Amino acid sequence: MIEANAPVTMSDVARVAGVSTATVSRVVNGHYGVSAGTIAQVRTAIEQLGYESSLVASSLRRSRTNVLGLVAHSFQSYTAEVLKGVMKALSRSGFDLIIYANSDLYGSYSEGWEQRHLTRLSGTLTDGCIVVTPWGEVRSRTPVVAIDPVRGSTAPSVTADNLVGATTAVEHLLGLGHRRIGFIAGRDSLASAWSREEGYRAALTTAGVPVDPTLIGRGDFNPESAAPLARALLQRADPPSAIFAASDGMALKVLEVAREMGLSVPGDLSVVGFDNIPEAALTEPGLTTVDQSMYQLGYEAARMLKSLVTGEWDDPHQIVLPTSLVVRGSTAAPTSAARP
Amino acid sequence: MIEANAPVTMSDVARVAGVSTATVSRVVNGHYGVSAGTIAQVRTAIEQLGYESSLVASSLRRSRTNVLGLVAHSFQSYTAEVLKGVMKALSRSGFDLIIYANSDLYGSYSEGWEQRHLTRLSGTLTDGCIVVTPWGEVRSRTPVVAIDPVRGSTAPSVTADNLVGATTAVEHLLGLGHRRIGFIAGRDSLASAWSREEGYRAALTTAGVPVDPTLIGRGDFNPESAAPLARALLQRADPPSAIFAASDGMALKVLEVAREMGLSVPGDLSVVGFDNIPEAALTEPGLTTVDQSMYQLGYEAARMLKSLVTGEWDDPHQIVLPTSLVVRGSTAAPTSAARP
DNA sequence: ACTGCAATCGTTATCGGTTACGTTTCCAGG
DNA sequence: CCTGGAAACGTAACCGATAACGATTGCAGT
Repeated sequence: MIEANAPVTMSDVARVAGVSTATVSRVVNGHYGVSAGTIAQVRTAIEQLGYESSLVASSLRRSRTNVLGLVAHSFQSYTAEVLKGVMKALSRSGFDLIIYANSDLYGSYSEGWEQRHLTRLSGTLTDGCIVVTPWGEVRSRTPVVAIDPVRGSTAPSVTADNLVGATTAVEHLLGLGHRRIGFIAGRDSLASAWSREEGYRAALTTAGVPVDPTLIGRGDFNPESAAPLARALLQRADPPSAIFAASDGMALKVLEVAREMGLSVPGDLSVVGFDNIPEAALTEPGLTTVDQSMYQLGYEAARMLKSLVTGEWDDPHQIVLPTSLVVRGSTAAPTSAARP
Repeated sequence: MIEANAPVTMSDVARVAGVSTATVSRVVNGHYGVSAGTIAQVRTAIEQLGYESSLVASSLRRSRTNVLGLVAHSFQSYTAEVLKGVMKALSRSGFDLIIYANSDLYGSYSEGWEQRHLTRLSGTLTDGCIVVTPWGEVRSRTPVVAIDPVRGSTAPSVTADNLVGATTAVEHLLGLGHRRIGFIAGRDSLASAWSREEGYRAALTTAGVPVDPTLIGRGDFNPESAAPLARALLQRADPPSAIFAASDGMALKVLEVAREMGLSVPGDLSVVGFDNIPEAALTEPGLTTVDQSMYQLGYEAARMLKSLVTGEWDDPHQIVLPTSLVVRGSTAAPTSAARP
């Protein structure tokens, strides 16, 4: 079953072919300075032994590996969608991709995970990295592109137009007649979380609705963090008639809590999310949300990283992609009972 | 933007701490034989320099890395779902995950990709690997678990009950009154493709419907491969009233072709898929399909691999997971017009 | 025949970290 | 005061591959 055959190394090939490892290396990498006859010998030996060069060993010595890295904290729908876009951008580009994901999600070592992973890979293994929703700034020997960067970062990044997206979402609720709109915020350090909150405030203010701080719950994008916050909002004597959550994961949690509490959506409560993950379309009712094309985020990030690595780049280093509101069944006009 | 600060190596730490690299290594790995005072010095130096050990370098020498690998040919919804399950199983297990994906999907070098990737990683970087839908047998120094293995493989694997799943799907169509049922097969070398075809044949035979070989198209699970096959089937003088595709990706392509040809689904044509990828629920009409919980496949594969790597395992090495039929809008009774 | 240059190939240092082994230090026991 | 042995630490080989460099050979031009 588990064959314990020793790995075939370059020196094995060299021995069989009757040449030095240097020559084998030159043949493998298609370098100049090997006679046709020797090339044939080496190729035969490689074929015969089933030799494959070790990524690890070669990356240790080489500067370029033609491998890009992606590090992510957790691996939910969001990251999966991003990944599809990244793969698309890298398709037939000559760059392979290595994704590094740690197993301690939501675990003990949280702060600095991206730096840890990055240095582990970026030491020699990858030519550059994409970091998905970093929690802090990172330093690296090789180029790094952040998807959904930290607030105030000036490093290369790709992000959605969170401000406009959130504003549109809240305007949608206002347009339906909602006035008491709860908000569940995301992880504070992220630019996206901050912009979405700004959008929420801006839309209310523009509409002349005062912002009630007690209607704002502080989550961290982790769905679990939304449950107690939603419960707190909905158990009030004067509950909001709508809740805008800064991510779909959290919004879906709100739906769950509402169901538990016997509230009907959108009858008793309207819910809006942000992201448009695939699951948002599958719930009953479907979740109204802001689409930010995570696929596109991944695609653009990979494209940018490729350019940074190869050294040809002139576009701006901070890309902002448009968003669009997707209206589904989770939002409706508030019932009269819900109004003051 | 791109800081070109030289990476901090172990010898840097050693120099600052005034000890040898050997001692630093011992401290980092918590080995025996270092005085408390020296440990403190080294730790201080590590802290001060922000040192992180290089996965590449250490894996080259060490046998265990506590990193598991996953290699996949392409990266579509199927793989993404599997990945979520894998991550869940590895959560807080002490194993990190490295995913290796090549950029040449559907590209020039097809045959043997899994072996190539595997040897590149398995050389030293990972303690074991999961291979998603391998195209052939693989050999490796470290344990390998296949998800959706090749036909006839006796290596550790996790797969869905494709035979029963396919049988149920075709029985569903038969139950609706369909008699001319087309089939678009998957990649022949895979056990799953073979079982699904077997299920198709078995269901027809049991129902007393003769198997018409001209109604069987040979695809390869790649959605693109299904388009010409579907067109050929539907342009016949005597087209089938239903098509069962061996994967959702191909089934969705059938829907696309039907739309192009002006056929209504399920009015003129019923379509059934296999996999239940998220997209299957999003089309209009929704795709009737066989759910095989790719999440569960990933979860079980990771669990098995963990056990193989740590050497504690007693369960059978070949796991088969149940499937279930998910009926959506793409299937209905055939209209009289479609009957002979 | 000699020079000059390019082609060809082996030797060796190197990447960063691990570990077998050897050396030094230090203390307890005789 | 000497010895034994363990603890503490350094040295150097090593993992697999690459690349700078040097050495050798071949060949054309004069």
